[in-house]
Amino acid sequence: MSRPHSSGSGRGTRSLPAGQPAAQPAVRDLSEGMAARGRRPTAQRLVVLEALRGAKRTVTAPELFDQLREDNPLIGRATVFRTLDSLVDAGLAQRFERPGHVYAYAACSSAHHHHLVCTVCNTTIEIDEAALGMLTRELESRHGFTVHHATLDFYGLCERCAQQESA
Amino acid sequence: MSRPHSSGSGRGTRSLPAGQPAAQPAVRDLSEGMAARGRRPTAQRLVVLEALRGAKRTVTAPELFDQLREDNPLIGRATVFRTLDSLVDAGLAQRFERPGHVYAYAACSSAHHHHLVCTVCNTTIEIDEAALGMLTRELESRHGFTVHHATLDFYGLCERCAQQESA
DNA sequence: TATATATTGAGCCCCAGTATCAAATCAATC
DNA sequence: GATTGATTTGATACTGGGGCTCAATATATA
Ligand SMILES: [Zn+2]
Ligand SMILES: [Zn+2]
Ligand SMILES: [Zn+2]
Ligand SMILES: [Zn+2]
Repeated sequence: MSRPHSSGSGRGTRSLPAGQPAAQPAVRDLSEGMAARGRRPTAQRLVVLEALRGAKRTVTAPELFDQLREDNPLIGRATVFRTLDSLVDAGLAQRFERPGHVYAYAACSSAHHHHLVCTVCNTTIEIDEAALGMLTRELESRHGFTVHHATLDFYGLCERCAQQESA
Repeated sequence: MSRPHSSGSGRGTRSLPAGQPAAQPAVRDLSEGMAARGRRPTAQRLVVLEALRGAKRTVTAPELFDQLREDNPLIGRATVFRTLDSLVDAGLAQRFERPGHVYAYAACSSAHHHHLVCTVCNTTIEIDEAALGMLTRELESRHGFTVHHATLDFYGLCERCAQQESA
């Protein structure tokens, strides 16, 4: 919530505030995640990742932007939006949908992932979901969570597009 | 694709083009779906549903609007957007996300539904997904589909919010 | 330290999605 | 079939999430 302000100065990327208790290896996770994509672990990206992890809930990009500005007035709007996508891409965060066409992000260690949806022609194939019943019930008792509804969708290539791909 | 234009006239709701081969009981499904929600099965809603079913793939709202205009220049932009949400609400369609923050719809007979996400406080709890491996493999062989990635998220109430709810 | 590459952020723009509200339709009742 | 009240439609205007541009700046590598 209230990290000592670093002596902000100039523009562009600044050195990290330097002095976090390093509760979780966010720095390491970021370095590895970015390296795997040929990206750089910048101070801004770290700030965003830590904010996400601290939130422990889904946060919208605008929400996060406003929150980060408080301690870091220099951070750019575009940077926050771009970073969120980068984190998702690196498997360090995930995107969710809230009712009313609102989208939010949450930190997540491992990527998670109903329908078959072709990413090339967008063809959809409905799938059988019988297998989920048991899983749902177990989750409810294990986490004390009340499941109202869930989404399960598979993304990939339909048979036809897979062939064209290899041609 | 090319249905005979009904003699368009005036504004507002018109009577249906009247003359479809009625391949699938789209009319009936719509009636039932809307009735269950206290809504009316209008001509526009039927056109949208049939277009969705005919597409057999996910379609964005703007895409669908442009497509529908061709045969029905009178249909309103807002109507298409609203109708899509209505169909999802009635369980006759579902919403999907495409890469790049693009959202699309597809007709679907039964609602489908990884993470636990509280719809009140948005708290998230990561869940174990080991059970999905088998399901994924079976789907791939059954449909000739190549799964690249999938999303599975549960929505509902966390323990705390469930208590407050009942208070 | 010098050089190449990647990232940042301020400003501007686009468009998906929504609010508004009068005209039009439907359902129900007389 | 005319009347009336609840819904829906659609033309229009608006909003804001999110992307683009590009000069300034930081990181990586030699
Ligand atoms: Zn559902
Ligand atoms: Zn395909
Ligand atoms: Zn994935
Ligand atoms: Zn909760």
